[in-house]
Amino acid sequence: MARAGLTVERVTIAGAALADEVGLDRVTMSQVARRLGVKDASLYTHVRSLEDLRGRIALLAADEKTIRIAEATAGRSGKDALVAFANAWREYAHQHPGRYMATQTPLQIDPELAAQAPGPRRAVELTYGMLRGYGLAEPDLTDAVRLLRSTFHGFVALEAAGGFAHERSPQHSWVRALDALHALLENWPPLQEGDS
Amino acid sequence: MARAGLTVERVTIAGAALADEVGLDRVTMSQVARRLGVKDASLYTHVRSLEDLRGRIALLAADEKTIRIAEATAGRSGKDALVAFANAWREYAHQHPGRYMATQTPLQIDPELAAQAPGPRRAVELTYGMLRGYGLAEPDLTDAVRLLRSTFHGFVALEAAGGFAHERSPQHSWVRALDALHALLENWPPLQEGDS
DNA sequence: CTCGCATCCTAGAGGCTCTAGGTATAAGCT
DNA sequence: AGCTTATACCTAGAGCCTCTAGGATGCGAG
Repeated sequence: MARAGLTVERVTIAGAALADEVGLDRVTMSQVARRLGVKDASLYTHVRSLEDLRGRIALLAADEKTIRIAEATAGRSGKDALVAFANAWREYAHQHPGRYMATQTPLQIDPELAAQAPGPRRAVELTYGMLRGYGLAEPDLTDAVRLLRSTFHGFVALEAAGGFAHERSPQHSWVRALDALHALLENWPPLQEGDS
Repeated sequence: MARAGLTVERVTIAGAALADEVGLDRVTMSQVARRLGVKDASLYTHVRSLEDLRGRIALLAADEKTIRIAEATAGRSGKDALVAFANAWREYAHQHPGRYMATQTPLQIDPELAAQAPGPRRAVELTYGMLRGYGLAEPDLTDAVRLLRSTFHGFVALEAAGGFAHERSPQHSWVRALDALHALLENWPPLQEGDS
């Protein structure tokens, strides 16, 4: 029989596509194998386990998201950069819900594999670069980065979980949240007493 | 044989406990049944499916979290209330990681069941009550509520996923994030041009 | 005491993950 | 071209999972 020409990458991409279509927790070895026209046992040549596959999907998503953000923020600064960064993040989550959800799992991934992924380091650089214009210094810079990441992630996660079901459109709240974060970054509060 | 005296509530609580101990995606009908000293088929008298059980765990968690927040914020206002609210949220997520993760799933729950749960409405009231002191009016109030929820949820979700692995302690960033949100609420930006 | 019913059981179909071991194809060597 | 070797893919199967169907039994109501 003709070989299917599988690789780790093709298996991961098939899994990621399936995750976006039917939801991450419906991604099974059997389904991925079926989609690739192969028996499920064959996948274990390329991927250690289902958990390994999910980890690889998460890494793929992180890389893709970082690339989108890099493209969106290139040549921008200040509020322009903030808005482009945030919108690229949110749009990636909307377009690839299954992939995005994979990034939320406490990934039990092979540390060696994670280390060779370009995503994380690049993402950190991008975020710090975006904040350059606001004139923050460490440790405020780290705190601001974490606040932004929390808000972006939290917003799209709640959106995906149906947390904003009612009344006002999420889009309006999103735009206003970006206004608010921009204002906050321009006027970052000094250390309070009791902050330890 | 003696009856086990199961109820929907006991099954849900057993599932929730299991989720906290071994992780939400290791919660299976079989494991829950084993823990209750019962055959797995017996659970289907009380719970429609595994997905149904997960939805009930999510609802339980939402209610419990709301109660904790209510207790923590009672009699407080201003920044005190904000900090108490946020800390209660985060502590609940830390103490009950499995339950908390259940609340993140796009819950396909029986709408009738969801409607009778006191959590959501109560949670909304609490959040608006906490913001009363900041003098915001609609629609800014809704936007502010969503921003706060996004940030709180995003922070603990990233924390749980190992997103803050390095350098500075998450606790410091958390305290500073609350400082920042307080400052932001006291100085909520007016509508910008281009906000549509 | 007995009737009715909800609760718990056994049995089993079908899907899933993953391992062990076999077959055959593509690539490399002469 | 023929031969060899590595490996991509296969079959078979163990074991766990969800969920349904139908039977038995303990408990409350009369």
